[in-house]
Amino acid sequence: MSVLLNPLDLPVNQDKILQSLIAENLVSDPDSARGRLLREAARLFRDKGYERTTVRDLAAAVGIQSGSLFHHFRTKEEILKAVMVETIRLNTAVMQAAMEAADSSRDKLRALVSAELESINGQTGEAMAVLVFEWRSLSEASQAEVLKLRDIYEALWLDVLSVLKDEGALIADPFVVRRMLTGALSWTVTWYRPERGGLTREGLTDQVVAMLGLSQP
Amino acid sequence: MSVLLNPLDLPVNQDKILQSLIAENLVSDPDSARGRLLREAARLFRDKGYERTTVRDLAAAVGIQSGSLFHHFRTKEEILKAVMVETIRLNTAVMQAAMEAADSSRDKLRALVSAELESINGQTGEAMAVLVFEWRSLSEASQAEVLKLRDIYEALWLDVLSVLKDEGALIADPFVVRRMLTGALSWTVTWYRPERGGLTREGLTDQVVAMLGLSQP
DNA sequence: CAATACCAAGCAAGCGCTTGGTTTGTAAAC
DNA sequence: GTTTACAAACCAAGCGCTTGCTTGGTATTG
Repeated sequence: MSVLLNPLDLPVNQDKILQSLIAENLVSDPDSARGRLLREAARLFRDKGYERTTVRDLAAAVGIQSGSLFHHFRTKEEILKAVMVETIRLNTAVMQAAMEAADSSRDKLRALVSAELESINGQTGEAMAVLVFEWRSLSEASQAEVLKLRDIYEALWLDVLSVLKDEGALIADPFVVRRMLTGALSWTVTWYRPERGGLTREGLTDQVVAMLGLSQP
Repeated sequence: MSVLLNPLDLPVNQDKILQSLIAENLVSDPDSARGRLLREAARLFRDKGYERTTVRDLAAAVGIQSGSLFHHFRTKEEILKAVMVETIRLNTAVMQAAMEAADSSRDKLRALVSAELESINGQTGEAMAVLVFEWRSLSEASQAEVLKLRDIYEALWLDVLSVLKDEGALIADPFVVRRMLTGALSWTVTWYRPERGGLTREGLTDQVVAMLGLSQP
């Protein structure tokens, strides 16, 4: 039963979290005009890059004229920022829930790794790729805004890694480990294709956790 | 004596390799007009991104008019390609030498990690960042060309990792490990600042090798 | 006296964004 | 249940500017 509801062994219901964030107006409903535009924007920005994607491309992707975009967003950059902000908000909430559902700090870390792999390679994958590769296309002011949200997200990781360090399970510096993990996990977006069979997301999670020498208690 | 010549414990003389590559016309002399332009281009492309860097920016960086650029390169994209191609050529040669200088496969891997960290965070760091973040700005035809060179580079890694796997020193899949390492090491460019003290490059190499469970024989 | 390196000027195309006006959805007023 | 009112969503057109690149001519170099 629980398996049917959670075929990917996700310890949390992602959809419920999404619904509550929509209700709080923190992320856009994917079925709304704004939500659809942001999804198409994420796809285009990832595929072609922010600069190479024109407002005409964006408008065509949702079937309107380019000028009509500016009734929803004041500038093109605001679209990029919205993609990033909403993605971080959603993934922070999902990871927080995934982490809180785990008991030991070892399991918490595993939940974080698994959730981040899901966010990078699942539904929000396009937006996550944008977050990694189009960071410099944001104005400095917007970068500062988004960075504040990322700090909350990163604090989740550092909390767990620091506890593991205190427990003696982790030898390396938590900051260094987190940064290595950020790179390693982000990079999966360039090569990992779960739909082609082979390595499952859980299998990949296993390899990552094992790589840190945390597989056995 | 050897310490004075190799303050960073590099097992190879990087400058000698560079000189021979220049002699073979495989990379540009950094003191030539072309070499200087490529260095400035790498810096600008990394700082502002390829699309946001105009041919006028590039020309100004070397003190000529924008039109004069096109006596050295036919298109702007050719500049980007040259940055990438020459960087891969240089780093492949450096890594090959570093690897061959090591005896055990364990030491070979350590040499590769150390050399890649050096290439990402040392002299060629700007160009390596361009290689990672501006990949999509290359036309598909150029991507294919550069990819061929990357394959040679990647083969070095996979050879060593496969031997380690056969020796039983590595549990995980060599392909997966290499890809995780690619991400983790590339990402250091966004946070690792050796000049600020703290972690040295060798110290970082230690942490990476330890993370793979290869620190002890 | 070539060949190479460069400059000054500018072209055609594409860019983000604006403008003025029309359609569409919604809900109160009659 | 039709009418009126009004805002939100959209279109068609195009403005002003920047872009990569070209052109025709001039120094510089060996």
